[in-house]
Amino acid sequence: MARAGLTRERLVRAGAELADEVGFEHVTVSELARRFDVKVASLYSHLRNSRELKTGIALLALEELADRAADALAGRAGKDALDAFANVYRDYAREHPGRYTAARLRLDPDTAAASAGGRHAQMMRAILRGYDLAEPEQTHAVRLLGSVFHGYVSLEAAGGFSHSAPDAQESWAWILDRLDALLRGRPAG
Amino acid sequence: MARAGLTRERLVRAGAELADEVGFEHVTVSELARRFDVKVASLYSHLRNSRELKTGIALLALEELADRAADALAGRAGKDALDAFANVYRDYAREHPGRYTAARLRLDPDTAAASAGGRHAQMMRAILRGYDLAEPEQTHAVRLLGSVFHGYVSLEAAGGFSHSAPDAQESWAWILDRLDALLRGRPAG
DNA sequence: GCAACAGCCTATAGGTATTAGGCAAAAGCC
DNA sequence: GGCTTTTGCCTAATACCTATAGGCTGTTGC
Repeated sequence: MARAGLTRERLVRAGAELADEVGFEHVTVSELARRFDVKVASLYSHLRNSRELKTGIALLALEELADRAADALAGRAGKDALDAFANVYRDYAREHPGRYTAARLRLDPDTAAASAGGRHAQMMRAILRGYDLAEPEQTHAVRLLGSVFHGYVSLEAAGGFSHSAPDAQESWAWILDRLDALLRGRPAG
Repeated sequence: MARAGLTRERLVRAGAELADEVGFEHVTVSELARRFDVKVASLYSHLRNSRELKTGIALLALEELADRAADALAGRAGKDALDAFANVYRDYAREHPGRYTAARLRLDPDTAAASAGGRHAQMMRAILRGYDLAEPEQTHAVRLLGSVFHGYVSLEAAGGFSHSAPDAQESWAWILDRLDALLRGRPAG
């Protein structure tokens, strides 16, 4: 019998694709086995359990998101950096809805500490260097940005802004302008 | 054999409690049957399927949330109204995490139209009457508020702000102050 | 060429969702 | 109060899904 060449790596990657296709909540070890044309039990040599698969997808998503963000941030500052970073989140969520959902999975503390989550926070703080905010304001601002980005993206994904004018893109631009003004401590144009 | 007195109403209500105890994603028809000391099949006379149970919990949560918000808003305006409304969301999510998650369930268009979702939007617009914003700014602002509230509450629920200073309450107050300033088009104090 | 290992398999057990069909309690009718 | 109808819960069965144990066989290393 030919071997399928399973790997934890390949399984997680395929799981991420599956998540984008059918939604993270419908990712299942059984479906994954089907895609590799292999019996379910075979996956358990590479994965402790289904939770590990989900965690793997979450970590992959966090990593990809951080990589994209780092890329987008290079050479930018101020409003430019804010826009670029925000768009990375929104675009990623739209291209990879399953992965994005996975990235919000609650990880246990150790796993979270070893994840790319820290890089995300660091990048937010880097953006805020363009606006002079001392502590504790800086932390408040990090939380505000995180809330707005995540909130907007997830409401948009849930279809909250479709079928109503003005379109989501316009509101997004308006929000980023106001956020920039807010952080600079000045009224918006 | 004594009858258990099952009702769609009672099942949904018990489902909501179950959600708060074990998390919305772990709400299951089987567990519900166990709680009523009844066989699983018995629930299917009252519920079309498990999706209907989840939808029911979502609608209940939206209703409760809207009721609380309406109550909190009565007799308030401006920043006062903004704070009251925001705190209703945050407090509800902390008291009833399962129900809150349920409220974010993606509903089909007809169900959504018949839900309390519309009241939520109406109340947001009522708050914004205290800040003079014409369309399309008003809609942008509704979306911003929705994003911030939902984003903050869900990041907080995911444990994103615990174990780090300053505490979540402080950031929340800061964010509401800035949001108020943003909507008034003035820099914050 | 052979021993050891690794990778996939069969078998099995238990959990969840859902449907079909049965029996008995409750409610309505005379 | 008995009789019929309805309704509520049950048993039985199917179909997935997760997970574990133990077996067979390519593959690798000596």
